[in-house]
Amino acid sequence: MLKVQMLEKNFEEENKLEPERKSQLAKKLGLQPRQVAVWFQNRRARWKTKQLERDYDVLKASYDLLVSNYDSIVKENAVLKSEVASLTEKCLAKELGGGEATIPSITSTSELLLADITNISVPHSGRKAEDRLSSGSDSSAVIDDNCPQLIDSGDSYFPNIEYPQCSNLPNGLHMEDDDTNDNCNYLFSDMFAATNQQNQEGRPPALWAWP
DNA sequence: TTGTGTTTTACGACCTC
DNA sequence: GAGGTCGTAAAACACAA
Repeated sequence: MLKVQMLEKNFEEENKLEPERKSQLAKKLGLQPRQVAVWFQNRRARWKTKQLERDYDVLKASYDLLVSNYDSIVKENAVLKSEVASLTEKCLAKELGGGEATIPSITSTSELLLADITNISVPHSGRKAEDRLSSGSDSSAVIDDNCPQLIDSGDSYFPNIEYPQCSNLPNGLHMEDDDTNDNCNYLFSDMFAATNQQNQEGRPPALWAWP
């Protein structure tokens, strides 16, 4: 077994070097203890660099996913807002014309929001639309009995429900918790722990230059 | 062959326990 | 003071032109 391979094997077992192990290893390989120590120092530095690269990749993937989800939500929001405006306009027109306000058939994209307006249950959700619109008792949505309209109080249109688009984050990565602390480690520690388990990197040196 | 980029070894400065 | 990290120099190596 080459000296480098022996060192790599020792490094995998324990990346820190106690004095006794350093002496034993140096004797075994015919090297100066100082050389063994330096090799471990440099090997730790290389490992750290690789680890930073892996961490960066994980974070970038997570970021890209979030950006993608955000864009989808923005687009959907625009569609829903235009539908609300259109329906409101129709309601007002009918009311002014003396007709009875009726709600058109539910479309897939507007299903949630329309359900909020008409206060009916959405079959697939099993939850009342009103419940989904607001997380608390003080709903920002004001329902008019005669002609339902969603009054924008300044809060988001999005009710307090789970968004599937946002649920496929990397393992261990989750949205902001109630018990948030200021240390970002809580957010990344699990994710990094996962990547730490696959850290056998780097090619072996082409040549052992020591005497 | 040569220029260039990458990797490895080694060291000094500084930090932590 | 021992042993750690960090930054860097120098040598070795890989590879395209």
